[in-house]
Order: sequence, then C-alpha cells, then structure tokens
Amino acid sequence: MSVSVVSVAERAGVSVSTVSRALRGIPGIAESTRKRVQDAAEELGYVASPSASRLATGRTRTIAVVVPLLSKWFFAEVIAAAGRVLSREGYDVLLTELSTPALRAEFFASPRLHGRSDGALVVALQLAPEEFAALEAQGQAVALVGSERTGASSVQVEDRAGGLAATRHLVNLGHERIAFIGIQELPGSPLGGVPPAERLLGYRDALAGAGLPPDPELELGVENTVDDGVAAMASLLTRADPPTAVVAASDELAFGALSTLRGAGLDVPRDVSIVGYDNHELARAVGLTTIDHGVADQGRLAAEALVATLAGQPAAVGRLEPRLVVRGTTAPPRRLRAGSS
Amino acid sequence: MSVSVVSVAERAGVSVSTVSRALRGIPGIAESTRKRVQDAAEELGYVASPSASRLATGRTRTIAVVVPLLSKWFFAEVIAAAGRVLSREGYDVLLTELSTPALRAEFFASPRLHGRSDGALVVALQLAPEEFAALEAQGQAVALVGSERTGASSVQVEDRAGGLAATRHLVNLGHERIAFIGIQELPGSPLGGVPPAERLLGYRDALAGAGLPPDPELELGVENTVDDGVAAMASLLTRADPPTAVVAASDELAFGALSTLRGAGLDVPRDVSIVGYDNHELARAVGLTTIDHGVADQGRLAAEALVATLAGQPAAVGRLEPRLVVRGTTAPPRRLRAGSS
DNA sequence: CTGAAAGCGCTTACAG
DNA sequence: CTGAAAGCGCTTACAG
Repeated sequence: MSVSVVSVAERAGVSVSTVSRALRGIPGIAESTRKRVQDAAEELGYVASPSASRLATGRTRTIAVVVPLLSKWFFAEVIAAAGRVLSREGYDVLLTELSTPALRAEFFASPRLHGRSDGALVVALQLAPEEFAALEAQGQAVALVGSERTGASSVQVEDRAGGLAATRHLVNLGHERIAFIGIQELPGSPLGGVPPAERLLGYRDALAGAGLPPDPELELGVENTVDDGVAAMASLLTRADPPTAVVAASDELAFGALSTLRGAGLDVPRDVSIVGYDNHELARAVGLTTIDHGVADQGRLAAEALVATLAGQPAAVGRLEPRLVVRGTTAPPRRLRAGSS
Repeated sequence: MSVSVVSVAERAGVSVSTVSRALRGIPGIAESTRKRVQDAAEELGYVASPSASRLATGRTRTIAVVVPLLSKWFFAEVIAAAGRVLSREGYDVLLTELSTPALRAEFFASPRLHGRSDGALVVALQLAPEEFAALEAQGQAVALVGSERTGASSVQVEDRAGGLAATRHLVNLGHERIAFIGIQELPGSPLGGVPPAERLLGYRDALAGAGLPPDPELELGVENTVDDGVAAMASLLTRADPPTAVVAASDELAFGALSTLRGAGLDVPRDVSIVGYDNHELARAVGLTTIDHGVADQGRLAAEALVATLAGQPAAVGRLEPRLVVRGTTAPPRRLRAGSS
C-alpha cells in the first residue's frame, strides 16, 4: 500500500512516467535510466498495483475459466492445462463454476465478467446464442472447449471418429451385439455439456460399416456418473439377449459398468468387453480400454487460442483426433473362443 | 466502458456520490432517491468497474485459492466447495496451482498476490515460515486446509483417529497381519501436502491397542498415485508372509492396490482386505471400504473462516472427525472362515 | 529520451 | 439527506 510509483520515482530521481515505462520494458528509455529505476523498485519492494493499471489501461490481464462443474476429472484436467498456459502468459485465472441452472442463469443475466476479465474460456457448456452474446457484450474474447461458434476460438474433438474407433475395435474382435451407454443431459444437470450425439453417431457408423443391424434396445442414454453406469449395465444384463460388448461414452460410465459386471460375477473381458471414453486418470490402473481425446490438450489449445486472440490474432479453430488405447477390458467374444479357455 | 457513475448520476439527477452510496445500499439515503438511482442504473445497464472500486477502497473482494495440483479429486473437491461459499459471499476466486517446486518458489518469492486478493486459502501445502510470512507481507488473510499455524484460520482432520479407525476395523475382523501403504512426499512432488505421519500413527495405535507387534516390513511409504499403489501392493505380495489386510493412506493408493490384487488373481475381500482413505468419488462404485474425512466440508469451512476473518472476526480453527465407511473390500481373514466358503 | 498533466472510474471524509 | 472535491495508483498522449 505504501510503495507506489511516486516513491520509486523519487528514489530513482526520475518522473513517474519514466518509472512506468522503465518497469514495463517499453522501448525508448535509456538503459542506464531503466537500470536505475529497476534498482530503486527492487530496493523498495515495489510492485505495481493491479487495480490501478487495470483502471488505467482498461485491460485486466485476467481470464475467466467457466466450467459446469469442478470436481470432475475432465474439467479439473482442462482447467489445470489451461491455467498453466495462462499463468505462464501472465494472466490471472478467475474461476467460475456454474453447477446449477440457477447459477448459470444468474451468471449470464448479469454482467458478472464486466471489467473483471478480458476473456472467457468456456468449457463444455453449450452456450445459447443469448449466453454467447452476453459474454461479448461484456467485452470478453471467447474460447470454447467442446463446442463451436463463428467468431470464437474453439477446440473440439472428432467425437464421431472416436465413437467409430471404439466400436470398430469391438467389431474387429468379432463382437456382434454391442451396446452403447451414452450421455443424456438431464434438464438442469451440470454434469455434461459433452455433445453426446457425436459419439453415438460414430457407434452407429461402425455397426453400419460392419453390416450389423442397429438395435435401439442397445442404445442407452443416462447421466454421466459412475452410478448411472452401474445402473445402465445392470439394465443391459436383464435383456433376453444381452450384449457381449459395451461402448461407454465416458470412462466414468465404464467404471460403473465394470463394477456391475464384477458384482454379477462376470469376467471382463472374458464374458463382456468394455471400451470407455476419456482416458481418465484411473483408466490405466483399472486396465480400461478407452479413447484418449487429449483432455489436457483441449485446455492448453483453447488457452493458447484465447491468449493469441487477445494479442490481436484471429480466432482459431482446433480439432483433435481421438485415439484408441487398448488395454485389458476388451477381447473376442466367448463364441469365438469356444474350448480355448 | 461507456456507462460510468457519471452517466447514472446525470440520468438520476443526483451527484456521483449519491449514486455510489445508493447503489451500494449504504444507509442515509432517501428511499425515493435510491429508487431513482437504481432505476437509472438499470436502464443504462450500469455496473460498477471493479478495478475502480478496488483502487478506491483498497479491497479486492477476491480470494486466492492456492493448491499444489488441480487435477486430483481431493483438490478439485475442496476448491469446488470453497468456491461456492466464496462466490455466494460475493468474492471472486483467483486460482493458483503450484505444481512444481519452481512454480512454488517463484510464487512465494515475488508478491504475486499483492493487490490481487484480500486473502489466500491454502490447501494441503505445508507452508514454511517464510512462505507464510510472505503471504502476510502481501496483506493476505490466510486460511489453511490440512495444516495449522497460530494467527491463521485452519481446518484439519483428526487423521490419527482416522488411521486408527481404519486399522481397528481390520483388527476387529480378526486380521493380525495388516500392512500400511503410506504417503511419502518425494522431494519436489506436488502431489501431497497431506501430513502422512498422522495416519500412520493411528495405524500403529490400533496395532498396539490390539497387542499386535509392529512390523516395519509392513509399513510402506510411496507417492500418492494409483501407480504407486499398484507397485506397493505388488511388493507386499512378494513377502514371505504377506499381509491379510491393508490400510492405504488414500483411496487412490487403494485403487492401485486393488488393481494389483485382481491382476494377481486374488479376491478382495476373501483373500485380502483393503481400507482406503478419502471416500473418493469412485470409492462407492468400486465398493471400497474407506475413511470419509469430509473433503467438501474442509473447503467449505476454510472458506467460511476466511470470509469471517475478512469481516473482522478472529481466526477460527476447525477439526473434523473422520468416519469409517464400510463397504465391500473388507472381511474376516481366510483363517477365520476355514471351511465356510 | 524524459516530464507534466490529464484521465481511468470509483469511494469517502468533509461540509452543509 | 446530498454534493463538491480529493484521492486511490497507475498509463499515455502530448510536448519538448
């Protein structure tokens, strides 16, 4: 509070304008002067007041990171990766969690970011046009993870290709009855935001490509939680003709499904194969075959795009290729291994 | 940018001082005036510039949340709970992740919070005296999760009681060879911060209380990751006289241990029992017996304490009682069930 | 290369 | 109950 530009200026024997310019590395300052100012600042332990420079420049050097939910691995991972980029680039990270419809509505109804951040990094939320407009009206540059909009930077995953790869892997192993546990947004749920349709479409593509008839009975849509994965798998097991393999639209759903299968005394992958989607932190330990969609990359790329935008570059659109990671939860169906075990 | 107090003042036909007071609900303003000002502000879509009021008041109404790592369930959960409180109380959340020793050193060496936040909520980091002093020198009120220090608010868990409860549960089931997979901070690791000693002491207490001799061979210390849990359990299995039960100092270690046991063809809990520590989001699906230490509560209470401190209340120290959650990974040892299965 | 001065948009004693 | 004015601590044309 005590040490301001004025004290530094006095100590260095220059004007405050010179202090300001010297400390920010602005060209057109004699090196000797700059040195003197820097020394004075150091000796006094001076650090510019962020509020004052924000007020003077109109820029906050802050990015708001907006997520539906914090305590999910996917979001935490995206934020962490984005945060590292932002902090390296000298931006503060303002964290905003919109975990209920009420919070979301309130957030977009009032100009909560106005003057607080220069840009918003919106993760997973599928913004309504008014919501997007509200951000722009608050002077925010916008970068999107998991959605797309003209005029904004975005990072998306080729989820249809991911769904295809997951399913094709099972098809190639010889499976013919393959279920899909998809993500269905319940009204008011903060969990998702993932465009579920794409992964499902990829699943259907793979079946069609293999000449396998689609079976609506095998397509489930639930909330993206472990518990719903448990329930979905339980429901599949009650079918007259249960699937021999399952594609889950997230690893958490897959974890739940695995838990149900074990509880039912079934062996994975001998009795049932499972492919997840995420390459969750725990997928390796569980030995889950899954789709890696570069979660950290999504955060990193979006942050980089946003920083570039604020530096005057045009908006950038990135698309990530998902990648199949084969581990231990997939194998040929029993039928093809008769007598072999 | 365009709409400032001045425009509101003009529209309402009052002075800027009156606008400022009316909008902030300060008493001593005629209700009719306040109404007129509020209407004018609303019509103009006015919202006060945070930078300007921060500069004028010297308070930022921002809390810095400082964590070693974001993408771990524990930290994300704590942040989420704290964030909800802070945001409800009108505070912005400035997120800071110190995921490497270099970042940590840099953070505490420069006054990075100065003028950016009114307080710091420090999670899990065991602050050195200079680090704590650095925060105070930057004018930060401090609240600690998982550590303690005179003059600061803090929330801690009775981890010794937790370790005791976990181990006693196994003792009560009849186990006599019980291993402990503890958390050992590697130099430079950002994962921990959890004071590992406490949980270990509780484990020893329980053994002593049951008259079981301590066996250093059964006390392991590893990094708090699933992979290290995998390795630790593997190492235990190679012992000449392997344990019949394991207490893991975190659920992630327990997940790793479970994975090893399954991979080795052993049944849990028939062959080996396991107790974790955290009540991690996935513990329920896995059916893991564990210790619930109110992770969200830790974040919530620390945030409440910090807010109270900033409102002039004295620092508060909270201690949480951990609670055993019995699920499916614990049972009596084989020995006691001879012929029963 | 450097300085004097205005301005960013608030808040808050002080006076009335 | 309300207003005029100073002040918070920077940055940035403008002049020299």
